[in-house]
Amino acid sequence: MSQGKKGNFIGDGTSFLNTPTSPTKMVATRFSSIRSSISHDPFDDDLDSALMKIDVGGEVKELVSASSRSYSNRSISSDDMIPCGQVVSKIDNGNETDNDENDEEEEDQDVPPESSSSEDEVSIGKLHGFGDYATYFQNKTAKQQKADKDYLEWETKRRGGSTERPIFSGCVIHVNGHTVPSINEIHRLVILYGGKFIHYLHNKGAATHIICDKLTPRKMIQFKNYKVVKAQWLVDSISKGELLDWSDYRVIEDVVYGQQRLGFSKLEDKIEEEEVEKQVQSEIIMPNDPESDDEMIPLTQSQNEQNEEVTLSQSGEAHIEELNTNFELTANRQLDARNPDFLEHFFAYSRLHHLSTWKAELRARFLKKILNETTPSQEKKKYDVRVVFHVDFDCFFAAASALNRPDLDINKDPIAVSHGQRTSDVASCNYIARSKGVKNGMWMAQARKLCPELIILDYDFEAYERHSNAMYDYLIQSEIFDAIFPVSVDEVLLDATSYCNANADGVTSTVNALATKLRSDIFSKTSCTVSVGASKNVLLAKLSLRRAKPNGQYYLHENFEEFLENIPARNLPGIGGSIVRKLTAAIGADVNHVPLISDLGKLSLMKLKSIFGEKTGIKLFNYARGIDDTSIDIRRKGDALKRKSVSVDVNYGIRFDTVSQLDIFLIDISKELYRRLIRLTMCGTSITLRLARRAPEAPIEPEKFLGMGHCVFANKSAKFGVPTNDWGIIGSELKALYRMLNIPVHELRGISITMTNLEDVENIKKNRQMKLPFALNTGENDSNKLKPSPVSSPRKFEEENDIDWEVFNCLPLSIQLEQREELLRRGIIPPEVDSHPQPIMESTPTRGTSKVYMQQLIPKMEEEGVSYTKVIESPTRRSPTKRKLQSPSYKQTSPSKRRQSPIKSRLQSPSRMEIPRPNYSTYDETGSYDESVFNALPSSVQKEVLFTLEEKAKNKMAYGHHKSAPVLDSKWLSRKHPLVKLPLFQNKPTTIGSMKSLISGWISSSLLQGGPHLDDVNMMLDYIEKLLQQDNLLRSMSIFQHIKTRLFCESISFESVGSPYTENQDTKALVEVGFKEWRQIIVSSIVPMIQRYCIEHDIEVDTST
DNA sequence: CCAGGGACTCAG
DNA sequence: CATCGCTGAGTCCCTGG
Ligand SMILES: Nc1ccn([C@H]2C[C@H](O)[C@@H](COP(=O)(O)OP(=O)(O)OP(=O)(O)O)O2)c(=O)n1
Repeated sequence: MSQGKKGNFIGDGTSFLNTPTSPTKMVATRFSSIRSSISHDPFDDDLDSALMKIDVGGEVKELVSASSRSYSNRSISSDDMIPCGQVVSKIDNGNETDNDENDEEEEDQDVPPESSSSEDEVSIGKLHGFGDYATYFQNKTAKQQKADKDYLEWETKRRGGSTERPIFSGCVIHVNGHTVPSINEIHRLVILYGGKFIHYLHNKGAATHIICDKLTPRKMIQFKNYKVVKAQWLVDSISKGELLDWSDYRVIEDVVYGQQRLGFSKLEDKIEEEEVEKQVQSEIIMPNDPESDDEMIPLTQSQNEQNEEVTLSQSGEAHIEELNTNFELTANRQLDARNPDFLEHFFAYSRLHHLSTWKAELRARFLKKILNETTPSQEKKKYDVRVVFHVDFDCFFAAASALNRPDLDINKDPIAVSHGQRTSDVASCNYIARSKGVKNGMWMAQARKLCPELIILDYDFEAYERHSNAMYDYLIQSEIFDAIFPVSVDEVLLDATSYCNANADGVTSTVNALATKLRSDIFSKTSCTVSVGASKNVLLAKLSLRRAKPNGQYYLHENFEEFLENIPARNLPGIGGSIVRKLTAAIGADVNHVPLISDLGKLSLMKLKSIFGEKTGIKLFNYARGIDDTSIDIRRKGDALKRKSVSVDVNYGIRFDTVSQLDIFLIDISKELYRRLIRLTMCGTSITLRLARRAPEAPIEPEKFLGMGHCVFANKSAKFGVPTNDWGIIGSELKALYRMLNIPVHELRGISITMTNLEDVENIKKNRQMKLPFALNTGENDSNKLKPSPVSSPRKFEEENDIDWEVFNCLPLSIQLEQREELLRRGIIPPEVDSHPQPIMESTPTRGTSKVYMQQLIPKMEEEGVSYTKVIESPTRRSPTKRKLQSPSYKQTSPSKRRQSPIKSRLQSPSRMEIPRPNYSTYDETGSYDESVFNALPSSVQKEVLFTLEEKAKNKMAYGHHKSAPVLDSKWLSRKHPLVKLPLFQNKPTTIGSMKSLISGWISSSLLQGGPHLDDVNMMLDYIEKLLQQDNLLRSMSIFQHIKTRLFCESISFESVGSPYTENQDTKALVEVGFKEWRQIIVSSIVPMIQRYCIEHDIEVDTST
């Protein structure tokens, strides 16, 4: 559970950038080479040779400066363009020392842990987080030991001569796989405490210890002669100050990616269950983790998973079959979403996930910083010239990753960062590669075609984060700027109006000097170059930045029109492919024509508005004239920066064979969403499920390994009625939503879930109403964090006949849900569920589903290639943007595309499922419901309950109290969703017996939920209809009779004294509703259907109820 | 007319 | 072996009250 617990680079020891675990294989060697001080200035004009000599620990090493000249000989004519590579070392040093004290005092919480020992720093110079580490050029393996020695000396000097105990003296340590702490940190610690560190295991026996938190079976064999220990061994040894016995930290077996965790596969391993259990436990409760109490999710989760295991292994032959399948797949490393550890692994490797996470964290951080500011922002003086800076690292990933390879020259070798060779994306490529036509986002196959000698580097997410933090820390502590607005991990907007206007040298020269200084300072802290664009607004600053790149600066303050006219419109912010296409069409140009800003300027405001809409039209009109009033002041943006949604998207590795596999995954992403919501202390009221389905014409397997290929999208959303963040509730809802979308599991290629209508838990607490399920922990402790209550024993509930719902509702939601399931299972809430064996066990008894679906119960049919009568699809078939990569011409550009949708959508059922929340007091019968129980139900169930109540109320109003059999109206009918066509059962080896037992189970469970699910009812009605169409009246009647019989039996059981049904008033009420629902179905749907058939065929049957 | 929400677009 | 195609915001436009 280390995900999201790393990256203490900034702040009061708590994580700032919540970086997902980064895999070791791409982690940089931070300390492989050392330089004791920054003695050169890379921007020195004299560095024409682009080479400089630096003394590295007595050894002369050639380094390439980052002078922009080696990039290209591009010339910029503007007077304001400062030639790249100015000497600014004086500013650099002076400023740094000046700001140090301020920094220490005022921004105390921003001091990274690494630099906490301030006296040490005085003697050696300021440590800016990781900035100084980053200035060490990385070395090759051969130089490793030397570099380590240098580091030790440097560190010793930094600490004023004191050294740590050589605990690891004599130890040669190698790290394998992902560890906590990271490989870099372990490396540093090993060196610091007298050990040796090796990166590669070239010769057998070279290492004395291998540190490894997780071990794949293959590695297990490979390392069997080594002392393989957990990273904790190192941590504990250091904290104890002595070398601890390694065997106490032996890595025996752990849940690893690529290894099945289901009980079945564990039988194969000769490992004692207890041992594993213990290790799992120790992983869950991490006392050293400063945030561990903020997240006891792992505990809940793990327990659930264990539960799942148990239920799985008990659930009969169907699952053994599935287990076998899994096991086989596992044997050759299952890399898709069927793997239980897929999600964690995927996010650890996903660059886009990292980018998004970083961005969100940065936003939150700066927003919080503003909110915490006690001093009200001084009213700013009005200056004539607004000055906005846009700062961006040059080819960020490529530059940062290249630092791990001292043998490469970012200015000479074509470099790209990517995971693979062929269909893998180029995340970032340097300017050499770009000169060959390689672009960010391009596939490797194409990139290599354009540039065969392209050098591919691994990602190093930790390094990116480090450099980013170094930059932001620096910008904050400089206290130059009126506003700092983070755009992304490598990009920032700055307002330097006050500083530049106040300076006596004049605005222009001050801006240029400041830009130079920024570039120099940031380079010295990160060894990565940044470019700076500056102008009077955000738009122009951005365009200037583009002009400045790479490794340059540009201040645009005059001749704006001239500057703008020849820039492609595409370069404007917010103008993407779609708008450009419309624009091209509007100016009547050829498709291949690149529309320029000057082209845009020719269009009237009216015209622009009519093509692009009100806001976009105005924006484009202004952009064409260099006008932009976007604010970058977080203070003024205020609410605009407040989060409006939280989502988890996975459009990679989505491959399922069965619905139960999908259900497990849906629970997994629900848990992920829950974790994110908890971190944000937020709840939401709406959930949206977005599914990507393989497009009909797309091949089963797309070109990209485990990619999504060409897909069609479908969305469906639901409201919870009350805010929640509980993964159980979310998971149940998602399962329900999936079933409504009618997409066969094996066609799925992508899954996204989004929580909206967010509310802060604190706010909810403040003005909470009665019994809101999230109103936990309202204790006096003003804890900011949502701390779930300790798990209480299920036994407590088992022994109570009457459940105290008050107590129940004070439990964390996930526990509530667990308990609820437990109660269900033990027959306390729904005593019947257990006594009736669940029919047809294809569906996994996954937790959280409190609704039994017939669809779920008979999915076998669905998977056997059944045709569909109607399938809900997204009214608008959106072609995913990614398609552009594969077939640029795919996207339809017809501007009328959208206008069609109204008609279409009218023909189709609404894709949003409304769950009405009527005023309870309106209906007296609702008084018998405990709202807290109601609230805890999945909304799909709530919907049913409310609907029944509403109908009842309506009928009551219309016909008075005595009207007993409410009629179905058109509204009810219109609520029907198109359904999957049922397979013809008689062609299958389905017996009427199995059909009956299925129905029995369905009826008994549905009663406890206030009636059957609408979809299931429709399924059944469809089925009966089909039977009748085939003149199979016998079977229709048989089903009808069976339903009647079952309901009769249930009602007897219900009314008998002491029945578990009547144990609880709420259950009783729900069951009553359930009976009425069923009655309604029989009277209004089944009977008329059969009667109609009989009349048509002149048959007489008994349809009395 | 307005609020709410789905679809689409964009950016790094 | 592949490979890690996320995620939040803004805008347009429709719908329902
Ligand atoms: N399709 C993309 C675009 C960007 N990135 C990542 C890698 C980039 O290094 C980083 C920053 O993106 P930029 O657009 O700023 O591009 P670069 O920094 O690579 O180049 P430059 O800013 O010099 O144009 O985001 C990515 O993974 N995939």
